[in-house]
Amino acid sequence: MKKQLQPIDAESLLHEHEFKKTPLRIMLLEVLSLSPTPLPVAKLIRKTKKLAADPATIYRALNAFVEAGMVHALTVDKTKVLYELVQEKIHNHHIVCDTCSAVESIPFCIKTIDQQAIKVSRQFNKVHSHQLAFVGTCRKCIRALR
Amino acid sequence: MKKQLQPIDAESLLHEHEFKKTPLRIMLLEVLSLSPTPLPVAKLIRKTKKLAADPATIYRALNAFVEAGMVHALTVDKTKVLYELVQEKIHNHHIVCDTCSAVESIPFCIKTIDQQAIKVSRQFNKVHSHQLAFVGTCRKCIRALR
DNA sequence: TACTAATTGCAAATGGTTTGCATTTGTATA
DNA sequence: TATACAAATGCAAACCATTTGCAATTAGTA
Repeated sequence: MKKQLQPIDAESLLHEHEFKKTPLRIMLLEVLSLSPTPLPVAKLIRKTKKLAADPATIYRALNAFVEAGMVHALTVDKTKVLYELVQEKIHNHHIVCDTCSAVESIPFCIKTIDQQAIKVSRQFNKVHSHQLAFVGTCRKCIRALR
Repeated sequence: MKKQLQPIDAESLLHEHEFKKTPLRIMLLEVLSLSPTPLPVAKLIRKTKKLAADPATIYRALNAFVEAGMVHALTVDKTKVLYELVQEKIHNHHIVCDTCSAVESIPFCIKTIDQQAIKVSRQFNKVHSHQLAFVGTCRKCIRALR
């Protein structure tokens, strides 16, 4: 039930999507693939600081990845954008802590809800995907509140 | 099955939450209550232009409403924040057009999924709520694409 | 090895949102 | 109804994450 955290073959993935292979892009994809949670840009900058890449370059890489469908940009609250590698066969939903904003990925999916959505909507007759996020309080915060 | 669009009693709602009753706040709540879809700030500014309120004041009012739990701030994509009035008894989910970003509210809810989330998460033992958004293509865009 | 287009770094611009502060307004109280 | 005080507002400035322009560098291909 736990998400497998195998580092992906970043170079192949880049090649597959016709991206040039650069140290930053490789490291970004590897960091994303090894993270059990979606990551904000700030954390990606920290995790790639070895390369001292310009933030602009990191933003450009991430936007390109999202555009290519390799990475999913997820917004759990107003401001924070989180990035996560798109892994086929793992359709993630998320659970967000309402106290510390921690995000955890949940590798489970209710297949039938897409169909239900179609039934209740008049304006849409085709549903491609859905995003489901749960809001709760994580154990750490519950403990801290005691 | 269609969401009822009755204008709420904005003045009572403000009083209930110990907010002072000002023209802008009343109009904001009324506009929100009459909208079948969650609204971005830009649209709220347009819809209240009669009052010529400063954007800063509108942001302050919305943030206060969200903090008080009267309004729900919803982010469907990276940048756009949409505001919708919290109506008891109507737990909305949403469907978003991947072409024009139109958002429609869906007054339906699968009660059981909160429980399922708990079962698959080790870090969270309490789920307060969930947000579900569907992504599809609306009829208008499908027509336009032909 | 040389060529070409893509990628990067740097600095500046962008734009939505927030903040500080003086003024105005709403509301509770006398 | 008048008074008083905290709350709300307008304005301008600050903020800050993200984007953009451009020149220099780098990766892929022959």
